[in-house]
Amino acid sequence: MKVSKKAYYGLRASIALAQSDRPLSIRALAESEHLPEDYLEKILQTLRKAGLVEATKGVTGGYALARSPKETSAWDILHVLDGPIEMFNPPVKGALPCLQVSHCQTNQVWRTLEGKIEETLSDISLEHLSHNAR
Amino acid sequence: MKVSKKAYYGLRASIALAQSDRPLSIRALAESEHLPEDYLEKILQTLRKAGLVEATKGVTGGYALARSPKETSAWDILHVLDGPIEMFNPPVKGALPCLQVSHCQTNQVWRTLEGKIEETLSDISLEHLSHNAR
DNA sequence: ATAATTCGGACCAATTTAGTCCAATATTAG
DNA sequence: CTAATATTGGACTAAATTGGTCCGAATTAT
Repeated sequence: MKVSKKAYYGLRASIALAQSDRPLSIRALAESEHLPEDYLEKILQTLRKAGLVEATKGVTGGYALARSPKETSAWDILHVLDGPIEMFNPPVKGALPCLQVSHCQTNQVWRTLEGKIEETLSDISLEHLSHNAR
Repeated sequence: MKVSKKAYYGLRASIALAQSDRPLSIRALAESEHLPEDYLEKILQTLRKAGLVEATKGVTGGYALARSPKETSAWDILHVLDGPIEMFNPPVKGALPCLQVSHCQTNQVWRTLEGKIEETLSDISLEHLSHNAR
């Protein structure tokens, strides 16, 4: 039960983006946040593919949030980078392979847990996080 | 953001223990739950060192819950096996090494998150989980 | 005694995470 | 047009964690 560095870096970068009105290049982000540049690159690409940030190429290019900071939550970021909690979620939803009784019981725990996590993190917007930072 | 198999196995074993009034041997547990025996052994030892289960050696020995199922929660088990969420928790509590602003902001997120997780899982007792199983 | 059990530690394999590197492509400033 | 600055995409490697095994020693009921 642990948050990866990827998610940690990604959230920090997102907070930085939320505080800027212009696109920021990977280099600029990596420098100001002291994050490994090449790795951050991969992270931002993941966020872009998920539609959370937008990239523009070229000399004045860089990354910017796709939606406003108010409309982007910590959950959006973390869930894309760290994925959901999935122990043995069946490939096809609906058909739970419930051979062991205790297995099903734990499934119930994971579902409850993930629901709460989503609820909690969805309530934390990037706007909130970047305001508090000032 | 993910629950390990260790925690998954440990929780299942704990549910099984909650349903038994006699100590269960590792072998018996592993068989009934279809879990890898040698690995389960390590898990139960961890739980024992944390004071959650008690072991008795010898031919009629085995493991039993240290407290009643009602007084043992999913949080107790999972938190011991999967540890807390610690990104960059300072070795010495209280003195947060807050060089980067966004770093501190994320710390706030982790704390909030872990608080909610603890709250949620503490509410789920082994008794609850083993009753539903019937 | 002996069979069944936990204990403790060393060890290994597999997976995941973290991180690097580079050639290709796009864009803009000058 | 050209040079500089960006992202894109993919292959690759290194480090860490997780998952799992093995075994000899200690303990205890029969």
